[in-house]
This record gives sequence, structure tokens and C-alpha cells, in this order.
Amino acid sequence: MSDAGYDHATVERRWQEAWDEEDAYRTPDDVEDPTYVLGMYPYPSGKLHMGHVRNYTITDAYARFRRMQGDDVLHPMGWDAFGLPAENAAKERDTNPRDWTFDCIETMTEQMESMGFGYDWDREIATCTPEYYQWNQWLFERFHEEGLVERRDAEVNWCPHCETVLADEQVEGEAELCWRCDTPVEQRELEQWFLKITEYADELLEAIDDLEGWPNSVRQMQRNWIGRQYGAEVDFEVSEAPRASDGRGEGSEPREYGPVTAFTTRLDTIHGATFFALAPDHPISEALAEEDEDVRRFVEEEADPDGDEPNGVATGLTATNPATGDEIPVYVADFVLSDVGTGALMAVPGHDERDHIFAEKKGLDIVPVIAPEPEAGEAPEAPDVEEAAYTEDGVLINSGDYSGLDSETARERLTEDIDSAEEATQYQLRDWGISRQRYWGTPIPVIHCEECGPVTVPEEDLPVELPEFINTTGNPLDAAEEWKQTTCPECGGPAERETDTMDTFVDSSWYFLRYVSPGLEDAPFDLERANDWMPVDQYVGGIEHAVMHLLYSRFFTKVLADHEGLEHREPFTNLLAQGMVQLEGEKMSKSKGNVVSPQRIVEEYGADTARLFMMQAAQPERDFDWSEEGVRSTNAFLARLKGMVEDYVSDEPAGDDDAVASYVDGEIEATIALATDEYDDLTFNKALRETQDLVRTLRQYRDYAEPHAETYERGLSAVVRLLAPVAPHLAEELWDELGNDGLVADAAWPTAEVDRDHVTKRRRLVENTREDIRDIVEVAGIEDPNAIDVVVAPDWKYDALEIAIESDADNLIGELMQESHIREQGDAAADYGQDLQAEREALSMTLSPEAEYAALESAAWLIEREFEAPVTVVGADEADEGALANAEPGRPAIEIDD
RNA sequence: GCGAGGGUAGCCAAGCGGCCAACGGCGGCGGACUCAAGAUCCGCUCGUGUAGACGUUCAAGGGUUCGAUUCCCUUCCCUCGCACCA
Repeated sequence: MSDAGYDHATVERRWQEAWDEEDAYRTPDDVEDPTYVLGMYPYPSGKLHMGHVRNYTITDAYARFRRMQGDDVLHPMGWDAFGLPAENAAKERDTNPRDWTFDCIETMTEQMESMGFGYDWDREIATCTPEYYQWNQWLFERFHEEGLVERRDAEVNWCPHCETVLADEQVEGEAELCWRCDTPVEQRELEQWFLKITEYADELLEAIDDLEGWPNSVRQMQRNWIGRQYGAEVDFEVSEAPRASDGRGEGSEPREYGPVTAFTTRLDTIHGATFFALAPDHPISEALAEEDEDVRRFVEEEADPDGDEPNGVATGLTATNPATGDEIPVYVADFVLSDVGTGALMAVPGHDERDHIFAEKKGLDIVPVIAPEPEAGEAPEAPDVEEAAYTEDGVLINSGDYSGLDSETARERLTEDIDSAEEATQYQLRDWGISRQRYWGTPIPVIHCEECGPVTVPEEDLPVELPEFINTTGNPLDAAEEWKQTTCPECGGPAERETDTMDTFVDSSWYFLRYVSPGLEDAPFDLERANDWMPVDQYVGGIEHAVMHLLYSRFFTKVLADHEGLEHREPFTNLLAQGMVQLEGEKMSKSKGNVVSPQRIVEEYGADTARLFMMQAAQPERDFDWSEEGVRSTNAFLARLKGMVEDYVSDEPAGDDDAVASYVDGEIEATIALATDEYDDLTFNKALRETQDLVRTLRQYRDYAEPHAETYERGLSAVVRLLAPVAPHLAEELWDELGNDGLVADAAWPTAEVDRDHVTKRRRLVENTREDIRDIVEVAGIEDPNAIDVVVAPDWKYDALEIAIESDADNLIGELMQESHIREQGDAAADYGQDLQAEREALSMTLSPEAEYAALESAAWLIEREFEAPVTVVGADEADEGALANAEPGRPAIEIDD
């Protein structure tokens, strides 16, 4: 057999056409509750990369597995077709985003078909079509009606390269880089449309606990992102310190700024608050900046919220600590952020590290008010807070009436006792700003009227379609004058359209619902069918969407459940975050130039090889290295398998149904049992390892003896079907060659009678026995054994073992001797009983004596082949006493004649 | 700093209370086949050992247990996410 591979191109084309003709992957609308398998739809960049191939091979393999198991399966594909790259590409190539996008979709569709992915293309969607995006607009208006849309002036993240705003989720890392182009993000003040995802913050957070089919990492990332914190808000009266008014002339009263609210999680430390700090853009800071040169300079020139050092400037104001009545100085400080808490904080240098650093720098008081929990009966001892803050909870000291309370209780009491204090919950999650100053997106369906303000477009006027693309700097919609000018739907006066489009994450927040009824013209999705078919049973995609897409989709699903009658509150039951395909430990990327092109691999080795190599290389969630060597050997494996099937078909063997055949039969059963479990768990690598092992066994069988045709064919047939989810084309080819009618895609998954436990015990027995023989031969220096006897233990030892496992008597020997047939064994029984007693705790049940005999008998050929000596498996009744003494359940005695 | 996930023989990587000197693969070594190479097949790959044994190992150190690679604690290291978050 040569290693030259096989004609994959012909095979793959033939079966892709056959699937097409048969509509093999269509899901009729009338199925009841299909298994919904979904990969995150791609942005149509024009080229399928290895990440896509891995992602979609996982979903495809799982979908095929479930279909062969008899499930109805929904496995659709679509396009995340709006987005900036299309706009940039259109500018560069002097075309328009629509044509460019559809070109890309066409080539990527071809690439997907060449990979053999089995999608229901009748359900294909592309978000850039008015048929799709009208429902973005409709949903926007429904959200609006439900009070979940808000327009407000906001400080927003602005990417100067993309010339658009970004959601907080789209800004990455400490350096605050744009998620698409890695440009440092700037801040801008803009009027924006927001979806009020914060209204769902609590549910989005709490429901994470029930997402048991999700990886912990993703769940944790979402928890962090929502960032709920319980604490208290408390007011500090802020006013000019008496002396500060002197400069303004006599008689003027100190100016009052009134109560300023601070948020704290550590109200228990309030007695140690020795200064108060405001964010540079807090209204009071801004007011002060107008008249105080020092504050102005700090706010406008010195404040550096990104710096490591906390900086600040004294204001001359004081704040009244509501717990102590003390006047404490007020600073404007850059470590106070206006979007965290209330933009103002009480600073407790004794118990907060950052406050401590600032206090040291400005020479402010540092007072310990919390002591570590003392030993029982001892008095709390103040911690040394001169060098560093003590940040743990503990017992209050220096806190008046509250001294002696533990932190937790003190927080509750102080919240009750201080008039202005009340419990408050802070979230890190912000509302989702969806306005984008770009052309290639869903127009926000709003008309701005001077008289009526912003008015949503009436439902009957939807969709608001995009005008022709204008190649301009800035927002093309702004330049589309004719499109922009319209009339107000309320007063009929002249008005202008909103020129911002929606974040493309709006599109992807509900696309999984559209697949249920992709052509529906009067609603975004068929409610009844969505209720039957949702949620997605298995969702697969990259970890990069852990927060953005997956959080927004959960939000949309909950809103649709509350207001549109959807009976599901979570979109994705099981989530798999697949690992990266790397090259020499590094992420493949265009900039590094270490990209392996799937197209090249498909041409050279075929789609089946690419798919099989990827699926066997690692567990789906792990990163792994692409290896050309691995690809070659995978290809060789498929070619060998093809050769085996062809050899079998052209020249059917006529061997007996002997012991060897029964061994092979047992291995077929075992492989089916194990591989099926692994497919269920999506651990394709293990399933495929088992399958490849079976191929090896079959080959060994063929090479050792004339195979029993029925057994050998059963093995080949099982292998072909176990491989079919991952290498579907070749599986079809071989299924056909084996003389089956119909597609393997529709064939029944093979089933096994045996369970895992039986399989592992049998394999272990055989393996251990072979291992023992090798040991003996080597250690005893036997050059060339003449004969090997394998002696199975007598029945009474199995009985004794069972008794020993079940017994909890102290004296096991006594218990055993109550059985007459054991007692009859005399010294042998006593000896074995002692062995059992010694290993009491570690005993476990073996196969039955008959099963052990059969297993060894059928595996004897392996030993004969290896040692080139006849092997006899001896039953206990035929064996001599010397041999029997060494035989135990799970461990036959071995006699080698040399 | 906080949180999540990890650290297993030359490398990759399973195992996650006894079946474990620890699956599998790669690499290396030896053998079969072959004119030869490749492919394929059979072994070996911590140490000692003339009958299946013993000794030392699963980041380091403690602990629980009759028994720990597997459970608990501490420390160190790696990867990822979040973070001047009040």
C-alpha cells in the first residue's frame, strides 16, 4: 500500500453534490424540537481562516453525530454582514460596501461548501439585507416603547481611526485600544442612543449561576463585567472653609455647596475619613476651576487618570463627616473617576491603599479605626497604618459608640443611624451605547424634528433603508442630503433623519432567533416555533465574545421574554469556547505572517484530512499547534483506511468465526461504546483516538489471519460511521463501497451492547496479562519460549473475592471459612484469604471467571503473535495445583515453558 | 491587587482517591518486511532485578486517609480576564 493519499478532490466533489441533491441538511419547519447546533456566524471577510474551520468543524461534527443518532437537527449559517471593514474596503477599491460584502459572502460560501459543512442553506441570513435589518429597527422601537432606549449626552469612547464611537466592551485593556484596529481610544462628548441593559443587570448577573453548560471562565468574565457591589451612599456637607472666604471681601458668608453624595463599600471606616475627594469633572470641581487658578490648572492640565500616581489639589473647601461632625479637607483628585460610584468619595487612608498613598503625599492624617479581630477575651489592638493601610474587615476602634462592633454590623448600624446614608448598589456595567457614526450598519429609525424632538419612524414606514454609498470622509449618511431630509411623522414639518447606525452587535444579539423563520415578513421570528426550538442546545465560538456578544444576546433574550412572549430567558444552553489554532505556539496572524491557509490544505490533502487532523489534535477548548507532519499522517490514515475497505470489497475473506474474530468483535463493541460517550461530550479527540485504534486492530487482524468476513465488515462499517461526523466525504465514499444504500449522513449511529465498565475491565485484564508475560520473559531471560499457559483462577476465589468486598467483618478468614466450598480448599483458602485481608480496602470486583476465560482466549493470538509460541488458556479444572496457587481473579497464573 | 484556569516522564498530553511507573502521540532505540529508502507492523524508552518484584517519581512543603498524581491548606511559577472601582 503506498502512502500517496487518495483522490480527495473527486471524492469530495461527488458527495457534496450528492448532499445537495438530497437536501441532506434541510430542517423542515414542522419538526418539533430539533437539536439546535450553532457556530457563531462569521464576518464575511472573504476568506475562511483556520479559526473558522475549527469552529465550524466542531459544530458540523456534533450536528452530524446527533443527526445519525436520530435527532432532528437545526444547523444553520449566516453572515454578520454589516461593519466597518466593508466600508474601508469599498473606499480602497472604489466600489461600495454592499457589492463588496456580497462578493465576500459568495466566496466564503464556496469555501464552506468545499469543507463539507452541512448547513441548511435555506435558512441563511445576511444582516445587511433590509429583510433582516428592518427587524433591528423594529426591535429598537419595541425597546423604545418599553422604556429601554434612551438618548443622552455622554462622554463616549471614540476611535479616531474608525471614526466612530465604541461601547465600553469594545475598548480593550489598560491601554484602551479599539477592539478592531488597536488604535488608542479617545473620549468625546456626543449625543447617543443607549439600550438600557443596566435594567437587567441583576438578572444577567444572578442567572449566570444557572448557566451550567457554560465554561467557568466565561461565566466569571461576565460576573466581573457586570461588577455588582453592595455598599452605601452617604452625604457630606461641603462648604467653603471660613478662612477661604476672606479673600472675597469682608462680610461674605462662606459659600455652601450643599450635600455631596459619596459611595462607599466600607461605611464601617467612616470615623477614619480624613479627607474627601472629588473627580476632576465633578460639577463642583468644574465650578471651582472657573475661579480658582490652582484647581483650573490641575483639572485641565495635570490630572492624569491613567497615571500610576494619584495626584490632587486642595480646594479650600471642607466637608463635614456625618459620623463625627469633623470638618475634613476637600481635594480634587485624579484617582477619583466620575463614572465610578458618584464621582466623589470619602477617603480613609488608614484602610484603603490608594487613599493611603495620597495621604502620605499630601501629609494628611492617617487614623486607624479598624483592628484585626482579637483573640477571644483580648482587647482589639490598633494596627500600624503608618506604612500601609489595613484593608481587611475587623473590629471598630476609635469610632465612638461604634467601637467594638465588627465591620459587618457597624456597616448596618451606621447605614441606619446616619440620616443621609442608605444602602446602595453599584454596577460596573453601563448602558449600551449603540450609535455608530458609520454608513454600513442599520440606520437608527429616528427622525429629528425641531418642533417635536427625536421621533421614531412609524412602524409602517420601516425599514429605513440605507441610501447609496457616498465615498466621503466622515459619516456617509451625513452626506446623503436627499436621504437625510424628510418630514416629521408627527407634525409634518421639515426634519432630518438620524444619521448614526447601530452597533453591529445589535444584529448578532438575536440572529439565532431569525434562523427559526428566516423569511418571515411580519415579525422578527415565529414566536411559536421559537418557543419550541429555542434555546440553542450547543453554541460554539471564540472566547473573544465572552462579554460582548454573549452578554448582549442574553439581554435581548430577556427583553423578548418580558415583552414579546418568548418563553426562554437564556439563549444558549451549552457553550463551548473553542481554543486557538496556533503555529509554533503563536497565534496565527497576518501581521506575523504565520498563517496556514485552509484553502491550501484542502487542495493538497482534502477537507476530510483538515477536519480530522483538527478534531483529533486536541480537545476543542484547548489551543493546539498546527503541524504539517500531523496533517500528513492523518491523510495517510485515511488513505490506508480506504485501501482496507477496497481490499475487503474486492476480495472478501473467508476466515472462521474463531477466537480471534471474537476478540475483534469485542473491540468493535468497546470502541463504539467509548467513542459514542466521547462524541456526546464533544471530546472528539478521544472519540477519534478510539476509532483509529480500532482501525489498527482490524489491520492487525487482517495481517495475522484470514478474517471472518462478517466480523471484519462489521468493524469497517462501525469505523466508517464513527468517522462520518468528522470526515464526511470519505465516509460516504466508503459507506457506498461497503454496499450500503443511502447516505452515511442519514445512517444509524452504531450501537454497542457492552458498557464502559465491562470494556475497561476486559482491556485491563488482557493488557496486564501481556505485560506480565513480557516482564517474566525479560526478567527470567527467556530467549525463546516454547509454550505459554495462562491459567484462570478457580471459581471459589471469585466467590471469596466477592465475599471480601461485601464483608465488613474484622476477621475475613473466619467469614470465608463459613462457606463450605471455600473451606474445602484448606491451606489454599487460608493463603488467599490472607492476601484478601491484606488488601481489604483496595479490592474491586473483576469480570466473572467465564468472562475472563473468554477474554483471554480471544486475546491469545496477540500473545502468540508477540512471543511466537503457542498459548493455551487453561481453565481452573484442568490446571495443576502449583499453577492455581498463583492465579487470582483479574490476574491469571502464567506458566512459561522454555 | 482581585478573579478564573493550569503546572504530570525528552516534548505534547490523558488520568483527577486503590486497577498508576502513570492511556495515547511525537521524538529516540531495537526488531520484522524490503536490494535499499519510505510506509507499515512488533517491542523498548526512571533505576535495580535470572518468573510477573522492589525502590524513587506526577511544581515545592505540610495535612486528611489503611492508601493521594487524584482531596484539603500554604508557597512558588505559568496563562487568561478585570482593575487608581471608592
